[in-house]
Amino acid sequence: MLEKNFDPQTAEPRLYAAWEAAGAFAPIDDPDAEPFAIVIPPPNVTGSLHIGHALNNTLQDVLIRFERMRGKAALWLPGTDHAGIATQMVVERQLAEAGNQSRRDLGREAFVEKIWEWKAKSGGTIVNQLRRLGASCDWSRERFTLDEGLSAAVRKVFVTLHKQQLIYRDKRLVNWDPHFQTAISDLEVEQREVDGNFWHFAYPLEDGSGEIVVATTRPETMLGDTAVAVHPSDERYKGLIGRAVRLPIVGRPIPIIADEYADPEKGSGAVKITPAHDFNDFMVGKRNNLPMINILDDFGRINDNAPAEYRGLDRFAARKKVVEAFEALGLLREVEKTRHTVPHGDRSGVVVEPYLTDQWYVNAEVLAKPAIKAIEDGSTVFVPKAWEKTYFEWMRNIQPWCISRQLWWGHRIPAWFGPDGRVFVEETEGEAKRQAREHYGRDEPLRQDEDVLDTWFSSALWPFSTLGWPEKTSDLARFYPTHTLVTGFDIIFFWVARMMMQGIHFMDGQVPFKRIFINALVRDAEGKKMSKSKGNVMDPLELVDDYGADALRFTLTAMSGQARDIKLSRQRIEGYRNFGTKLWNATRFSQMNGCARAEGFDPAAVKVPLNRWIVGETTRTAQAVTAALADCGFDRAADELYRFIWRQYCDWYVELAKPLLGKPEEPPADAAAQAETQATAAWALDVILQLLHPVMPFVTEELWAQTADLGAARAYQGQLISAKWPELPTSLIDPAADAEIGLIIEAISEGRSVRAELNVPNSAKPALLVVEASEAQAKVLRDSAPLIAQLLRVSDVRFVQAVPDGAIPYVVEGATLALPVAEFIDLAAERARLTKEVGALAGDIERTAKKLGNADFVARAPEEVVEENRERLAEAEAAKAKLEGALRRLVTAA
RNA sequence: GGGCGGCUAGCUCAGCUGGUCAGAGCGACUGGUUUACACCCAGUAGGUCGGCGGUUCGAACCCGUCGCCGCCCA
Repeated sequence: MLEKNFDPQTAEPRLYAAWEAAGAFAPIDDPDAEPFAIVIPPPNVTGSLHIGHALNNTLQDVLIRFERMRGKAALWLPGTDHAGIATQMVVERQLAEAGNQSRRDLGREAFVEKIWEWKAKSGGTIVNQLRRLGASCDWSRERFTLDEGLSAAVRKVFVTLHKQQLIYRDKRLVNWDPHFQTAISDLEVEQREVDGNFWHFAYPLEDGSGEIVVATTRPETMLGDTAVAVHPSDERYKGLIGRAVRLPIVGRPIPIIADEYADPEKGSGAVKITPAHDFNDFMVGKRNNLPMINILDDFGRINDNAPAEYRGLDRFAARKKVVEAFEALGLLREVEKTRHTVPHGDRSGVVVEPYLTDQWYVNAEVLAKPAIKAIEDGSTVFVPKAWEKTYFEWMRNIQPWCISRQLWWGHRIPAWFGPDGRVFVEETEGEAKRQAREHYGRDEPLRQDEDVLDTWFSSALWPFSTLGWPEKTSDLARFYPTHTLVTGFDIIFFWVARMMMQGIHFMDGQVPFKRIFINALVRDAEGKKMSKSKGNVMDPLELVDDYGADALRFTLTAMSGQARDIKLSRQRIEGYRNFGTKLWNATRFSQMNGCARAEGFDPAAVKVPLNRWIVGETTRTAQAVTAALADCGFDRAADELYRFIWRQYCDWYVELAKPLLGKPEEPPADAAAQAETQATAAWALDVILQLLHPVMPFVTEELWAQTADLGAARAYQGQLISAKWPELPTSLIDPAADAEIGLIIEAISEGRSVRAELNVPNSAKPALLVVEASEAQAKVLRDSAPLIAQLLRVSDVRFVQAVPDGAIPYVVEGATLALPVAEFIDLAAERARLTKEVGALAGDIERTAKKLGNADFVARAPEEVVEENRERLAEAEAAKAKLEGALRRLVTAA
């Protein structure tokens, strides 16, 4: 006998270990099996599982378990990402907390060594948390973006793209993060709106004949100004073009140039130009051959290109000092309050500076073209489709991708410089040396580029590098292209787009995945983004502790349909925990009632209408769940399962089956019906366990095991995780049985409603009177009398000619039934009930009659719609007439 | 400034290609020792489907427009 409740705390680890021990997570060997692969979005190796991971990985697990049961060679390939900045940051912070040393004190080699130590110590955290969730990843294939194989893939890709001139080195402005002292890509820059000032500065003309006013939000940049620009057609400045101003503080003469970038409408119409510290000014500088004077160092301090008293000052201190100087010089014309957007580093949170450096770039424009086409022609599809717009928008306006980072943690760039600055890009140092020897005619000392690659550079290769590329492995041949990618919309640009580009480029035009499912973002119950600083973070592990992994999984699955946000509340999770318990108890009930699999049971051969009905409903559900999961309709699948298992199987099937099952200690009224019901219940339960398994793997696996010995052996005797997915033919659905059980359910429901509304005591057991019914209905009601008696709490079912005085009539599917409960009821309550019913019917009749009275409707609407309305009208009118009769009698009686 | 998404019962949300589409869960309220389950059972609650126009025989669902809310990109 089953315990009273399922205990996730003890059962889940045990069940997970059993799956692993059985090797259930590896794809089956069968060479004929259709491959179905998912690569995990690799979480940061130093991270821990947050609720977004829980959602994302639950959906992946649902999919992989579903496809595995459908007989595919299902591979869910797990792994982690070295996450350059994030990880380096964590370890640096640790060092600082532990004592004293900065990474620079420690030196590159020792620092990287420390990170590896940290990874060894805590890198397994998130992976173990995925296990707690029930993730059925093939851990034997686990990868890490910095492991040997993936590093080889990274080098090969870099070298190949370089030889194809799709990777190049360039000196241009980058987004510089002074906190981490590294370049970052456009995507890693966050635009934040902040309060600031527009400082209006007067620059005196060199010849002392006047001044020109420019405005800036970053005064310190004036130290690097190399021109003032005005619009060529701006009449005010026509005469000044070609002349010069003397840059205050610095004393350098700079030209007044004409450039269309200057907007006559804005401010004075003149703008200061700092080509080395502003993206727009950089363009102006290029166009006009202006000198580019860099005034900052890597830390964002003023460098030696500025006057002595500014050197070494932080940029913000310098800003203040510059403004003070202008004021002192009498050249500060105005200070205007303003709100403007300022770029910040997404990791550091500090203001990012445009900074002139040498960096490596990927020519993304070229790689993007086929990646755009792959979505256009449907080689890869987005689900939901709307996301392709976001993808196109970005891809069609893609900019060069800056891939070098001045960090130590990551893939070191395979480029070596000779003494004259010539670069040799090769996969190994040896090869670079050979190339150098050939070039120089002798051995020259080479110096490897200090920089590492953007983390996303290696993540972009994930779908093929994890399968063994550049080796020609059997996994690569079998599982590439992968089938579905499940990820969040926040990394469509960072990751999805780049995988598309690299996958297609390096895998002979083959897309990395056929389908991209974009999951929602999880928020707290108020709809706020969860963050540590807000204190509204829900820890998935804590939720697993409190409710079990199944409950959390079901909740996330059921809520996954939301367009963009999931507002998660504990209440919801609790509800689905209860759902698991409900299933547990339904199984317990069948155990108590001898429900066991029958040898050679054939659902098509079942005779009792109730059993035929549940076979049909089970079939419908199986089909609906299959269709939903095949289509990434996770929420629909969950809703379908919930409704069927609780609302149909438990509420109706089990209840209606009770009379057929009889009491365990008594001999059955109908032994054949009892046996059939026991067998059918067991069959349906087995199907339920299979259908629910992808979403709630633990409780279903446990029940599967606990019911393994009940009755005949299953065709498949292994674990549920490896069992076959139910495929039930539509022929199992019997409309006649549906109609019969439908009538019984309605008769009981409506009858209950009457009793409740009239406050008929529970203990009262009147007869149920059938006043008027078709022959078929009468037969059903007669045959099901014991069922109805039990569930409606009536003494029996009797057939009469008319509604007796004091009996309460109600209409179900055209049949008139009545409950003789005169002695219990309150006449006023009954009048109210009947009046309400009649009113509702009258409203329906009015609407329908109006529609049918519309000649255009009758003429233009499809025949079946018109017919449907006619029937509805007739039914409603008949029902109304019956109830009105009852109401009249009631009035006269009173 | 450009783009996207949302606005449906107190709350969280379903409602695909216009014709029982006005729904579910939770909450609230009422009543329950019914062959498993109180993590349960039965029942009740009436929201002009954000506003205004339009298309249509017919619109929550299509079009236009306005209003909030959120996100992405400049």
